Amino acid sequence: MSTIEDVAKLAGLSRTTVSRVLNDHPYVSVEKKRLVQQAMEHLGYVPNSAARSLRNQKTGIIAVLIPKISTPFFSQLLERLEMAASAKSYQLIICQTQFSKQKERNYLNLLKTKQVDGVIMTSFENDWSIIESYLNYGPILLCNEIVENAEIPTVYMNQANCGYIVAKHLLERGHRHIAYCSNGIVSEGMKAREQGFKRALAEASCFFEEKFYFENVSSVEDGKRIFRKIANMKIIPTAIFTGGDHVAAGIISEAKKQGWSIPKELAVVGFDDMEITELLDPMITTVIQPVEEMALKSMEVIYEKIHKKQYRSFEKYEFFSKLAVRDSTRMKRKLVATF
Amino acid sequence: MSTIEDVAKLAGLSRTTVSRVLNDHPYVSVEKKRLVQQAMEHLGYVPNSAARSLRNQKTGIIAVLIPKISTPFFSQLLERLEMAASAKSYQLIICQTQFSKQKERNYLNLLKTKQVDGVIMTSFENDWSIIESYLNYGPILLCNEIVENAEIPTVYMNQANCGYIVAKHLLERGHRHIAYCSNGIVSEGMKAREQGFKRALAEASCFFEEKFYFENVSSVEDGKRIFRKIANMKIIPTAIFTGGDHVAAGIISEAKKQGWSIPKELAVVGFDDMEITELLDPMITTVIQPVEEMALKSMEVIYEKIHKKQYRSFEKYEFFSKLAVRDSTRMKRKLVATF
DNA sequence: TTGAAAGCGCTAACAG
DNA sequence: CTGTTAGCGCTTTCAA
Repeated sequence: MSTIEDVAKLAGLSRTTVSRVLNDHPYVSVEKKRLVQQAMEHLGYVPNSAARSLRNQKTGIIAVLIPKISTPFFSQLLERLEMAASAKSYQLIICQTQFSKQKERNYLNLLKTKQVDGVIMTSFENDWSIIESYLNYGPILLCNEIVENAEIPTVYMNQANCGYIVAKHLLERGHRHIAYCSNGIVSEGMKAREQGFKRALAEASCFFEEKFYFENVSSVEDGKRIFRKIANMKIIPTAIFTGGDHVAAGIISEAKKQGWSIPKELAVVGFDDMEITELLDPMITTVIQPVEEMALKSMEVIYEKIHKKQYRSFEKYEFFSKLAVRDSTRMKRKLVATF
Repeated sequence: MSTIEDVAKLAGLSRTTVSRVLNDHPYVSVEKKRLVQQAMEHLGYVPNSAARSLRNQKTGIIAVLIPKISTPFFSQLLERLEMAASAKSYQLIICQTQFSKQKERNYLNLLKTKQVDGVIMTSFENDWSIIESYLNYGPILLCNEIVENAEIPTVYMNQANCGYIVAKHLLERGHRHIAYCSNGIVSEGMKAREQGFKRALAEASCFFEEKFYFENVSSVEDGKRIFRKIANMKIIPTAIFTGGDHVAAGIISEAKKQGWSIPKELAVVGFDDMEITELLDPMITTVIQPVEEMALKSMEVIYEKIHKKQYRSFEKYEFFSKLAVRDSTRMKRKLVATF
């Protein structure tokens, strides 16, 4: 393995000059530059990144903390983050917290040991007060969630708007009895989603019925369970916002089994735009998260923070979801709207 | 940011002693050890990893090259690799090749620049001769594929066995007219799969009909297309091995639309055990790949190579798939077997 | 059992 | 425009 010294010797120059060529510094004569480049090529020289990191106090690496990689949403986000990082010549170290406070803290230590220049978190397992203490060692950015008092740049999707447009969509299709599923996670975002949803109803003078509120619903099984509940109600909702494609799939699957017609008898809205939404029959109307935009913005902002060395800030970058309208809310027969 | 020097000063000892404590060396008196530890704690000292890497010529980082992260199989593999790495206190740098030769080479350069101790590849975009040249800089392991003449440790699934058990399963259920889909990828593995499949048929004295061989089939759309083709054949196969859950989903979806009954009129086998297999009706019989085992073995082997500094070898680690038998091949009515 | 000193490979004042 | 020199923070001889 050849070093900068070897190159210098072969080129008959000093290490400094070689370094200057390496870093595209001005003040190197064209002639010496060529000399250096020839020597580098001849030796197959490649700069050692550990030495550079040590000297520059920069690694060119960012850590991404994710609860579980194989979750479709996270794998999409990770994919986009990698692309964004790559475009900026950064490497990504991938850290799976598996929802563990301990693991999250361990990974945040990468900041302390200077193994990474910055950290992108996609959720908080520990309290803000814990996270905060790592801010002394480098920038942290929160992508995909929003935490009230967290004094770090945050990239997130406006959940209130999301709830709002879903409700609006269903209202426009004449639905007045709309059910809502919460996934049991208590977070700013989840609260906002619910509020946005209810606001749309209120604006349409549509009263939200508490009996149509389902809690702790997140899996296919939950969806099936919820459907059975619904099927047994005296007053049955005509539409449901499930908060998750899995739940939607479960509801539809159970509904079909019991001979219901979707969306005629029950319109269903999912969340996440997972693959299954286009595979099931009917295809599921779902919320598309702005994954790519959030990834790009996250990289842009963390990059800036790394270079500005000013890590605390309440800046928020907001993105909006889109609704992919598919068959599960597309009326084949006109619904009798209640005015 | 405090350094080892600061700790030494505060403890009234030398850097050497502090380093010894840090690395659990023998020959440090209990008393000095305590002193050092106190000083470290007091200063919130954490060793700088760039300095360590430079000095030790080891980074504790492994690069994983993957074509596309969000592909369900790869995200699962990545998840397992991360867990295995974490267990060995290694970090993973994630590299998306996006099927590009150029990107693959760029990422392999991480080995040259000593940014990583080793590389795990999950596919080859470049020829072996290219890849080989990077072997001078560190170990490379191939996980998930097998490349004939590649002189590196390889962890893979036995595709021949996979094709064999699928065919066997269908034969046992009385099928004699079985269709086969190739995904268009020309690789050792794909060839082996096909051969294993045909071998099982041959052993059952069942002649494989070339008209039941479909090429370049990999998406949902392909599946739908294939089904339409099948529906128009004079002699119709009673079962099909799709080589992919997407394809299977497409076939089933189109078949149902045309009023066919699955598996009664056509048994379908997928591949990958993706989420959809359990969500569709009927649930899809599919091949489960030994992801976790392959990930663990990969980490174990690359770890060993890193430490043995002997990178070339033809060693192969073989794993076997399992068949998840679900509704799409479960006969409700006995099929008339042709003898 | 401890410490002094050299050096991993690179970059950036500073001086010329 | 170019080179000398002094480290970045750590580990490891070697000597005591």
